[in-house]
Amino acid sequence: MKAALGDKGVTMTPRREQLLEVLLASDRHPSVSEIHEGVKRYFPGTSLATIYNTIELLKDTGQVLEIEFSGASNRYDGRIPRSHPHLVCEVCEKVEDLDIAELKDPFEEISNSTGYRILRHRVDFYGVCPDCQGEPLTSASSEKTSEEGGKEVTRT
Amino acid sequence: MKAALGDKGVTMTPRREQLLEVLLASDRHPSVSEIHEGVKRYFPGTSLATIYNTIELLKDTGQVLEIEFSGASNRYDGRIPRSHPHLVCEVCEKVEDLDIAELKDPFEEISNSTGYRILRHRVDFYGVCPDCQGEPLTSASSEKTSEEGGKEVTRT
DNA sequence: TAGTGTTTTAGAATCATTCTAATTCGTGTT
DNA sequence: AACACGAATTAGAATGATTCTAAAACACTA
Repeated sequence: MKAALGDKGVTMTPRREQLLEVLLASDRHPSVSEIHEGVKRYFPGTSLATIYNTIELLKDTGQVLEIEFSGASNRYDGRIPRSHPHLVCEVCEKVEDLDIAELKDPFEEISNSTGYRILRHRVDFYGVCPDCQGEPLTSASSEKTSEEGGKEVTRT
Repeated sequence: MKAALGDKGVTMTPRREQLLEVLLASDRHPSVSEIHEGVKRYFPGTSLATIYNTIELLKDTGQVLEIEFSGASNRYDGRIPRSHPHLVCEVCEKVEDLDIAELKDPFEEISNSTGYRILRHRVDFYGVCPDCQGEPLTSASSEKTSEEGGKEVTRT
């Protein structure tokens, strides 16, 4: 994984290493501030901005999956960084991975197999519509996309 | 639809009526500010807070689906207010409904049938985990769930 | 017309995230 | 060891969507 970063020309620093540690050590899909706490245990002065910056890097290199929430903090999955289903508890805000096999016959039996009381689900596909296939990704969208091999997605 | 609101004891006012109008007239999955613009054409003094308040009401009565985006405005679907898949263009930010039938064999052929270049998708289930089934929904979550206190919840 | 809700409003408050500009760090070079 | 330069990091300000608050406007009934 560090190697993967090296390949992309991202230098590994102690803070970044610790961040990866925290990210991979947890199956809780931590938020930025949880990650921040984890890193601060070893590097007390670490700023939030560093966490955001590094997460951004990891997104750009496809090594973390961002799970977005509009009213709350986003959550991050470093273990399975590709799109996949999750179960989100609306009470304790736990985020769990859901084995994709269970998706076979849609949505009904999930509550049986997981014990969750399913309230709602979200199935969305993100891409580029036929009208826009010439256009570059917007900065707003590229933040979320972590796509684009060689393109300049960053900086001002 | 107005009737549905009446049933729930929600009084219909001219602004609210206009908001419904705007919401149902568009297949664009408008954002709050787009709705605001639409309502202001007829009621120029209308405040943003009114839009948010009314949307909240509609969510609570299950008459609008909130499509959440963490970095941008949420979008709203008043035509199909139950959870269903969408296609989101990362360039122009268009949000389209996706016929659920197309989901049959997962995710691959969607790009063929729609012409989208699919970059990522999101499939998430929200509910109450086994550990939390005694607990009431948190305010944070009930915002998103259209639920009051601890009462019954529609099942999908 | 007075009384009692609700609805609406403007503006402030909140909170996650992004930006900015300055400082520090890491590493290779003399 | 001192130097230099690009990258990493920092604190704090800025942004933007959303929520909150307290007051004013309104609708309806008695």
